[in-house]
Amino acid sequence: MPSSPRPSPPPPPTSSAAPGREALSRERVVAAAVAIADADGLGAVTMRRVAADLHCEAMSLYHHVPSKDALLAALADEVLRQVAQATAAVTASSWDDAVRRRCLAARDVMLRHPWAPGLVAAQTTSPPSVWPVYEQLVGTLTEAGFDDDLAHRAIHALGSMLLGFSRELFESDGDTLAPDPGETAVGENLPNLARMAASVVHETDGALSVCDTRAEFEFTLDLVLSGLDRHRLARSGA
Amino acid sequence: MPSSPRPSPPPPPTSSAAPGREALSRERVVAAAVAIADADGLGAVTMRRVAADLHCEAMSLYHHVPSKDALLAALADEVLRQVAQATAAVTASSWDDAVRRRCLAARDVMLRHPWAPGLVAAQTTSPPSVWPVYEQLVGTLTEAGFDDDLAHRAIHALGSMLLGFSRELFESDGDTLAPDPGETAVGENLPNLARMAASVVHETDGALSVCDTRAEFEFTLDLVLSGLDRHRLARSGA
DNA sequence: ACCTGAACACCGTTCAAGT
DNA sequence: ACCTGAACACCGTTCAAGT
Repeated sequence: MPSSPRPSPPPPPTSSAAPGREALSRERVVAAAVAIADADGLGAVTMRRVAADLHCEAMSLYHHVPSKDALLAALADEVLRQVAQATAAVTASSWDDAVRRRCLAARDVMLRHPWAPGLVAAQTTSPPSVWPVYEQLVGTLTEAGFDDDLAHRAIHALGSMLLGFSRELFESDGDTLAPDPGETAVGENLPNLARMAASVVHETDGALSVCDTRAEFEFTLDLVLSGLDRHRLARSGA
Repeated sequence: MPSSPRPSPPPPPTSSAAPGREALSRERVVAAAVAIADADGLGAVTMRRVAADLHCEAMSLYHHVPSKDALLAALADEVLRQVAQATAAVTASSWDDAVRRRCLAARDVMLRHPWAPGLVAAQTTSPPSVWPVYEQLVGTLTEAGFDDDLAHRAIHALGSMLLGFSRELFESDGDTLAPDPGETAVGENLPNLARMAASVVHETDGALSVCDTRAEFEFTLDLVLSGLDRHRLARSGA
């Protein structure tokens, strides 16, 4: 075996030449970028700055991340992973209490990363960590008696409450709510989401196409408006 | 007295030396930037690119816009001006129909400028063009019998539906819904908003501070959840 | 006053070269 | 294989100089 300056039999984390520096990895790069964004804002996340914080050169990062856009996408995914973890831990006796606590838990995560909602909204393709969040939500709604169509509308209506952005409400092209089937065995890992997506796609009664964002927008809008009207009536009656 | 917006007697647009080129102005700079963003995305909006489209040099822009950030803020304000114009034209017989049509009109504007919701959300200070939109909304709600507190909650709940973003829902520090009093004679131009802001600020029954974003978030959330529950019951009953 | 050329201090990224 | 120095093509912005 080649003579190494650190032939330590139980090599801790690094087997590289440099003794002081820990080996670079995608996780360390992402973690450093998150720390920078938290401390100095998303604008401070620069390839050169991330590299400096990791005590390496900017070009070294390209061995673990294909581009800066990919790094930003990884940041968005990392935050959604935290959201998924926070919401997965929530338990409640009723479906609405469960959803309510999960939205508040997601909000807590976003408040710790104020740059996250904007970054998540800017992603052109859905970060994979969002699917478990939706899967759990659809599962809860289905158990509570929601049919697939109503669960689908609920996901759209609750999207901005869960993720802090409402991008999908303002999109014109649909198919937002369907995870890539080839990605990771959707049918196995995301059974509720897969069933709902298939059910909604086959819906052709005219009210809903694949993802009619105009219809989803109006549904959420009517939810809010009718709720406000009930508050108005309750107050004027008292 | 109606002071005409164009008191200029005859001189066409340009009195400068260059004959072919029209004189630069803040309006032309902003318009060029909007056109670039519409055509090639917000990332294409570059001082050098805007200047090239106006057939001048990048540094000339700084005579009409103090910085690129200021230019982007002007872009956000321009889109909200279009929203204000679109919503101001809406008439309806009931308050909820009026609000509903205004939200849809705002959405139409945003769909024509897909970069706008994100840019508006990124603004750290509220673009002034948003105040007329809120003023009209509060006026409509007040006429319909909303008290100031409920109108205030309604504005928060409808914010993302009107503007395509939900930034305020995820903010931790309040006072979002109070226009700068010194800016433009709030009491005169924004009477409903001024009254509501004053009323809500004085509220101290514990339920609401100046702008308790956590409380606003929960209010909107409960609006959506209870609305979904009514849909669930209606469908299971049928 | 309004506009401009050159220059400065940054970016993301490529590439050939190191180990 | 992983890392790096130098270099390229861009940024936003300053400044002294033009008209």
